Amino acid sequence: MAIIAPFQGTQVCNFHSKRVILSENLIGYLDDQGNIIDTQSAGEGCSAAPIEYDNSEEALEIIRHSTAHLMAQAIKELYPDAQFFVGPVVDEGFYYDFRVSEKIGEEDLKKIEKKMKELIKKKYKIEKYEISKAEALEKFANDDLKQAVLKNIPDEKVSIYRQGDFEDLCRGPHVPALRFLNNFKLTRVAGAYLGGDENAEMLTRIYGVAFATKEALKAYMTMLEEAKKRDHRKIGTEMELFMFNEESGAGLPFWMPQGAKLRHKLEQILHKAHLTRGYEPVRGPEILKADMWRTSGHYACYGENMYLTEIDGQEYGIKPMNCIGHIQIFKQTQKSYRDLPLRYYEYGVVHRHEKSGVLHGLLRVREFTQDDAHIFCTPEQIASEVLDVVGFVDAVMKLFGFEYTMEIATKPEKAIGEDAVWEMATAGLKEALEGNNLPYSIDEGGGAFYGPKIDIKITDAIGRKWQCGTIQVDFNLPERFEVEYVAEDNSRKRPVMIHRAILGSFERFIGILTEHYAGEFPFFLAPTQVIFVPISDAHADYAFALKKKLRMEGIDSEVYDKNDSLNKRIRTAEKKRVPYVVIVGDEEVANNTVAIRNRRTREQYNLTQDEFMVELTKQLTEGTI
RNA sequence: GCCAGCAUAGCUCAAUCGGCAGAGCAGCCGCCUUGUAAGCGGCAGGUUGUGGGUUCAAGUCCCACUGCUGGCUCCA
Repeated sequence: MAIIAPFQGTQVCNFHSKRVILSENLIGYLDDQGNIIDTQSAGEGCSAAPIEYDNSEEALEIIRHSTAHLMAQAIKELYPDAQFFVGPVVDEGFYYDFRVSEKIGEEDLKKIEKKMKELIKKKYKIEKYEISKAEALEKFANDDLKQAVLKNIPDEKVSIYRQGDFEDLCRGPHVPALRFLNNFKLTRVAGAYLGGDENAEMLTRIYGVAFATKEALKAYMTMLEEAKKRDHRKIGTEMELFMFNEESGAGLPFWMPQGAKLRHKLEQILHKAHLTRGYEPVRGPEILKADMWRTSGHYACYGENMYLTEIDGQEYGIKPMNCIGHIQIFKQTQKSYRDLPLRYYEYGVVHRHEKSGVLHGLLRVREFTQDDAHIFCTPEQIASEVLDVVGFVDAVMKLFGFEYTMEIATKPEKAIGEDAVWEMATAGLKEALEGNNLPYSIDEGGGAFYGPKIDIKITDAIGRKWQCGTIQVDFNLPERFEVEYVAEDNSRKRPVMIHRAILGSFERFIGILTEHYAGEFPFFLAPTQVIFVPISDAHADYAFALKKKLRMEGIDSEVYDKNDSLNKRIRTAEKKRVPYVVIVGDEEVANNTVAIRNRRTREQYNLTQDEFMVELTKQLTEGTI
């Protein structure tokens, strides 16, 4: 997308002299602070850089905001009792929250779109006027939603935008007239709590997208369709990776043989990587006495998400996190400063009672396995340990070619621990990211009450961001469980705990991996890595011998010797998203070779068995970090 | 949990106004013995998510539950 060139002093005159010429496509200005000023607010002789009608970020922001208003106007005409709350611009589009007595479903969106198009034909200008806040409170006296909006506005003056007989309290910016709104689509209807408060009333929200050109809108819709094709739920069913079962319960995934093979390979890669980095494997029980969860604070803070049960009259809780187990193991034997940092890791199965409405394929489930580790260290060791973890994260993300973002969440208002330790920990997190030349953003006050953290977020096929890895510094649990080590001066000291996960969970990560690769996993991950197609029954033995040979190297293969035509079996093999399809017939059997088919080019080449094995084992080692 | 929808064979979908549940793919059996993306023939597959109700008659209408989808809230 074109970004408007930064404002240059010498261009002022040019802009001014061209303004009449530009005005056909002029929809606003960008000042040198990066603020967008619409034409209604700019007045005569505006010296800021003009924003023309196109697909630039700034232009789209104006267009989308106005499209939201146009939608509101259409809704108001179709549902006269509708009352409007807020209608902001979001990624790719906009939404508007409103209250209406009638039920609005997906099929009503077309009707609203049609009304929007009718309104455009009326060629309304969008006009702005200002009134005092007191006047606004008076004007919207009968509209409690507008009263709620006004309550959040600190300014003494508020602006109203009007198009035809529709007007709305709004800060802008808006396009000068409805004629600029042509390429939009209403995408979905949803419910949204007033002000995001779960206890508040639920309003109706309609989402839409808007662009400056027909092509951009079409490209976006095509992108959505493509993303749908690689939805991990669809591919997971097609490839028989995983399943859910209504009778067994929501959010409880089953791993079918193909999925279990894939997952096992991922586990093995990570297992080796942990050992290389000096982690020790441990394993805690799945269920612990509720008193443990009271001590940890989970019972009080996280209790409603926990599954609790009773055994012989005692209350137990199924673990939602693995920390407690690791702490018990640490405490089992006396530790010296020489033992630190001590890194325990576990593929920990956890259960969390997620609300039914949030479950989403493998990306949000009620039982999942974390690649969890807890590093016990001194406060001085935080920086170097975090540096190491961040390097680990980066290696994993690079292996799969993931784009990811990191966010440091700092001390919240309600927090425990001394400021000096918080500062040291937060500085440690920042140093680690800067030391790895990794960009990050700061979530001020977003840390846990027990320490600051770094969250790692990956983007899925349709641009949704999912938190995967997390690195959390914790001063709280060591205190609560009285964890100690013997220091150099023979005194007892309290270690710091770093909680960290890199994938986050195998479930979520595999879900995202599936969409990322559209099911075409790299060789070292693919559940079936090679499919052999013997030309006739006579060549099946040769194929099975090869399969056995690959098995010895830890490579999964299948032989397609079904009672089908050769072409059919090749077609079936090609559709399996397998890295190698290998055909064997008289020629290959006679020469001890294989005929490899390149799936994309449909070209083929021959290798000797030895060359083939070298090629495959080489590709296996690419999955090393 | 809340708002709006959806649920027919393993998968993708059809069934007019409430009037005999159907197709393709996958599966199984047989013929064919194949040189690079669907050879031919046959068989089987269903209490239409579950439970109730209205009706002479329900896949279709109504209610509840379960599960799923898109959001809200939350989160690995």
